[in-house]
Amino acid sequence: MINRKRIIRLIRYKNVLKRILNSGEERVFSNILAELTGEKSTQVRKDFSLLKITGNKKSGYDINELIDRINEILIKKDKNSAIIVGCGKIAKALMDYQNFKEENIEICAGFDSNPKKISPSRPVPILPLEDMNKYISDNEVKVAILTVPARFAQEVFDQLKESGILAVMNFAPVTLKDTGDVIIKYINLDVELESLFYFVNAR
Amino acid sequence: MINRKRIIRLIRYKNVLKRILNSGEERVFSNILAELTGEKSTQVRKDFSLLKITGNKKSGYDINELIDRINEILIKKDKNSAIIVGCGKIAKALMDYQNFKEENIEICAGFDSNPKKISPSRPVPILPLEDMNKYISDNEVKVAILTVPARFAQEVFDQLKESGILAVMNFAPVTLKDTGDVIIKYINLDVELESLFYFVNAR
DNA sequence: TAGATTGTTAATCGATTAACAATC
DNA sequence: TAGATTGTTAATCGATTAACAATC
Repeated sequence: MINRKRIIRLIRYKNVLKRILNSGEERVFSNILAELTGEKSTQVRKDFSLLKITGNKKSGYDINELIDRINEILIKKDKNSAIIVGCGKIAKALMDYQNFKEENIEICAGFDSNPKKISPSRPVPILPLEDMNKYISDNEVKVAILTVPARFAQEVFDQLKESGILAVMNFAPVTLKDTGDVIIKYINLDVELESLFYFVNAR
Repeated sequence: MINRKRIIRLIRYKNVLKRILNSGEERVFSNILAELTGEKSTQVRKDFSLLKITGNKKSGYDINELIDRINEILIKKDKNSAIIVGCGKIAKALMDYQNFKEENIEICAGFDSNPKKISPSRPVPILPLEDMNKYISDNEVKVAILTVPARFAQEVFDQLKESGILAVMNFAPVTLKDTGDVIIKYINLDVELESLFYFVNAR
């Protein structure tokens, strides 16, 4: 199991490599890739070294080989489906987010407790919260995005866990108590933005 | 200048402390605060120690004092205004995001190059991209959120920098070239989500 | 006092980076 | 060959955590 930071870098390498490939290049040097991803070239080579990806001392690395190898490591399935719980504005923005498609990631359904928001005929259907548990087990969904109000987050999280969800991207501004081993990624845009103001004011 | 990770922790302490305060408590022990923020109690005490916040060996820390001291460090101004460039769905979701208000953060305007999206009468006005530079200098805005398509990101970033922006939260999936010292926080939800699928599949 | 908690030093841990030999 | 780049080891750096004395 590769650690989080390295996985994030690998995904970014891959995204940049695809772009370079589209521009017609077939090979790339570690220092170029480093520059385009904001890393040091030694970091790039170290990462590749650990993945048993080898380059050529004259012409650098083969881009297609890199992409294939990274995808191999990422163990991408044909379809990577996530559900989203709490269908406010952020949720709807994520449902329409185009970048997901490119990586074979799809948000397959949304859930909400408000009857007015239910709308099973949308491209991404929004279903009643009561149907969530059944949907998760029927469709073997493993990843969920949590965009419910803070006060409901823990309760919904517990349900998700109960239903078999293994990883959660949590936008609710609360620390989730997890007695098991669900992978949780916290996204707190307000905290991040507030920190930017600190650095601006502190300079 | 305090480093980023510590600032992020401080902001989270503060948010949790406010919640505890509302529930009627006036003092808190480091281990409680640690639990509620997902940190170790030694981390909490170490952070406080570096900020010259002292507790009481019998009754822990005074919550009001903690909040005041953290706010003092964060150098919060009365109004912390950010603009947002590229008014797609994510931008609109952020414009309505309630959590910002609580921290005296406001998104004061949006900008877009598409004439159809212009709408100066909204609660958060959406203005033409041409007016951005003038707006930034007139209102002394220092922070911007970048939600334009990837191919426009560098160009818009350069303009923002030119106009006096000092910190950028970038949602566009590209590494920005910055010859100066603008603070950049990258938010890449697709990368984060993709990494979750890795960990789920790799277990 | 006994027990619990703070405050701080020292140890640990892990990740990044520098240095450099190998080699194309 | 000379120059450039890879691949890897060793050094550095910084942050977290363990340990523990002080003390309420």
